[in-house]
Amino acid sequence: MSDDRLTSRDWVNAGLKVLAKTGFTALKADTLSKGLGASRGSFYWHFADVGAFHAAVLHHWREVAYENVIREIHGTAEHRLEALLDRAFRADTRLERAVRSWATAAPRARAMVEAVDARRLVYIEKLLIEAGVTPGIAPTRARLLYWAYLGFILSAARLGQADRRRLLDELARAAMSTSNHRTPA
Amino acid sequence: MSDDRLTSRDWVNAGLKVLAKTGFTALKADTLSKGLGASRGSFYWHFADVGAFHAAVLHHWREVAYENVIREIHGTAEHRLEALLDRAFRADTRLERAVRSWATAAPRARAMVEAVDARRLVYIEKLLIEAGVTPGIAPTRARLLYWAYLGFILSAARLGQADRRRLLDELARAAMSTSNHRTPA
DNA sequence: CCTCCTCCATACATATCTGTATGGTCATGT
DNA sequence: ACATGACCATACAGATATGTATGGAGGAGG
Repeated sequence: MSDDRLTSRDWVNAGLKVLAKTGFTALKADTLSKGLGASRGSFYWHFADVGAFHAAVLHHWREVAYENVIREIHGTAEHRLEALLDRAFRADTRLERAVRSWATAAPRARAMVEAVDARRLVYIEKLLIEAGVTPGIAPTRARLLYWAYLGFILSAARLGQADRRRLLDELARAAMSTSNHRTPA
Repeated sequence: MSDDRLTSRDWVNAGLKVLAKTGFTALKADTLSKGLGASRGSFYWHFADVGAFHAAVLHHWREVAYENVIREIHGTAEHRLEALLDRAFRADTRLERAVRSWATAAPRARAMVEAVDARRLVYIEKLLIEAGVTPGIAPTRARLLYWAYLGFILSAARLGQADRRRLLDELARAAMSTSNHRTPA
């Protein structure tokens, strides 16, 4: 079989894999070619230059990143929030971390990250409101929840089952609590 | 005056500046030399190789990063916590973001970041306990607080004064609240 | 069969970065 | 005065990356 032909999709997939494993500095035509057992001639046939390739990788990431933490969840709003947290704080964090690392240096990557962040924030905010959080405070809570998620992503914490439970319970409580002030012991 | 001589400290300082502005990919002997108006001969006199230079930059970062969010704060524990938040969420985030971006790709940088994180977490945890948080729950709260800080760093949010107030109030409440369960409207 | 079009390998020119080698400058101690 | 050592520029060799040019393999259609 002549399965040695590559599609541009193959290159993008390989790019995402390398991105998650080694970071954006490895997204080079030279390196990727060797990794795929092909030559740079193939790369430059599918993409005008490395910039175009980077754009394709980021574009594909944007398409999948949103539903990686969102995806369709059913049930009551409160249950959906818990399911959202449960999934978001268990997913593989390497690709997210790599893209965000990339975003600190490359404007193109930063734009994609910001687009994904905006979409996710809107969804979380909606979910919070449906779960009974006062609309006035929902944006703040959503942002805090999302910050916690980003911190989790960034610190690459390998949580034990018990730690994870405690964290998520605390997070859910903080997100859903009605306004009560601090009461020191 | 013959102020055209450079110390290794000068190189490290320039490295930190470039790191914050352009990211770790710009930490090269070649680039830095041009930036300093010197030649690579000077660089290679002060450092054995770029690896040694990177280690020096990270070392210096570790020395200053801790107290960038901690530093000596006085007053009641509760007031110190608020002051901590106030400072941490106002500081310039570029260097922190750049180092953490670096850490996703370079083991040396990751080690430094983890060392700084550990020290900060211990401090936050201690502060929470002194402020009346149950010792059993303090590690979880500290981690959540720190995650939120990392999320803030990462998202490079430019907050308005009002937004910032709301966020910090919510954060402080979440960190200090006694255990009360979610009460939907 | 022959031709076109797709996909790819190879070779070349160019750029950037690294590390070393070698020599030059300049202050300082004696 | 001069010798030493700290500090730096320049030149070289090598590695690695980019992008282009050119030609070859191989299937689809007339």
